[in-house]
Amino acid sequence: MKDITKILRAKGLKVTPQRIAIYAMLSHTKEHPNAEMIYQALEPTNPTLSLATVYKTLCLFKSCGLVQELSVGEPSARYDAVTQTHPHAVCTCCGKVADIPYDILEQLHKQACCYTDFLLESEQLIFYGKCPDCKS
Amino acid sequence: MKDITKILRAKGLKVTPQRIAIYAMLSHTKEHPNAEMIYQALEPTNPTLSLATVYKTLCLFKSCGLVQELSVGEPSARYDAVTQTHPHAVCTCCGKVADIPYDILEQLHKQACCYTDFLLESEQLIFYGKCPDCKS
DNA sequence: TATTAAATAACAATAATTATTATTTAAGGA
DNA sequence: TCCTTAAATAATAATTATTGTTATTTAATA
Repeated sequence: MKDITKILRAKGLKVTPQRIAIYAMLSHTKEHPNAEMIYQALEPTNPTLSLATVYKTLCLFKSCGLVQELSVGEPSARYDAVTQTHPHAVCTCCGKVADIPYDILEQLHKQACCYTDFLLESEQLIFYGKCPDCKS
Repeated sequence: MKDITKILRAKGLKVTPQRIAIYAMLSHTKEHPNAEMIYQALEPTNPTLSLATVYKTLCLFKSCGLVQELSVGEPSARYDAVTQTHPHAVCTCCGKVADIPYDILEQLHKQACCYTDFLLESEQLIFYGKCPDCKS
């Protein structure tokens, strides 16, 4: 769990109760929630919070390297306070998203099944970077 | 390239000019187009085609195993007529999506760079399947 | 404490996708 | 070949996720 106060201040950004609440929520869950789920979780204790602020804050956190955004094939993006990239297992029935340790990649599929106890049927691996036209 | 006529008829589905055109377009490109791009490409030669039909056809093709859907972090889904799952490289500048052979997974990152000539910075590996609660 | 630029809440707008429905059409049988 | 009929389509409305706008509030510093 990173020191959000230090990181925000270092970039000249304000430390607000909303930002603290959103980061705290994300860093205490393994649910990989989307913006709506974060909003629903925080609304009871932060009754003035608005969903647009959740979206804007997540966008900001992403650009600060405080969270990573996951596209798992659902309409809405999921968020994870663990920013080191690592594999995920997505349940095609209930949408649950589970973490898998990064170092498992070498033996891949079988180990991923063991680790998550999922019945894994397919996978999608996406590399992100700059294409030959854009890298120069 | 699969025999779409045979596959559709086997499921009691109709073989329509729209379906043929969409599948032909997808199986002749390596662009991994989204619904809008498919529509734009076909509209000149199929002036009555509607975007909603493209969406419905892609959904149908997905459920028939004729195409795979890719979430690469963009707002819209991309489609690929190659249905065997395989890694992709996404350019973070222009959005280009390149294929990577499946068997590369063992040596992963470095080989992916060699193969695509991309400057790869991160990756996302997602396994799809049934979680412990759903698999029984 | 006062100042000020940044952040927020509220809400409007947009983009991607899905739903609805009247019309058209593919496919099989007369 | 023509009929019939269920399925597919086009047109368009509706929905959902997300982003933009703006007046108000607030964190941070002087």
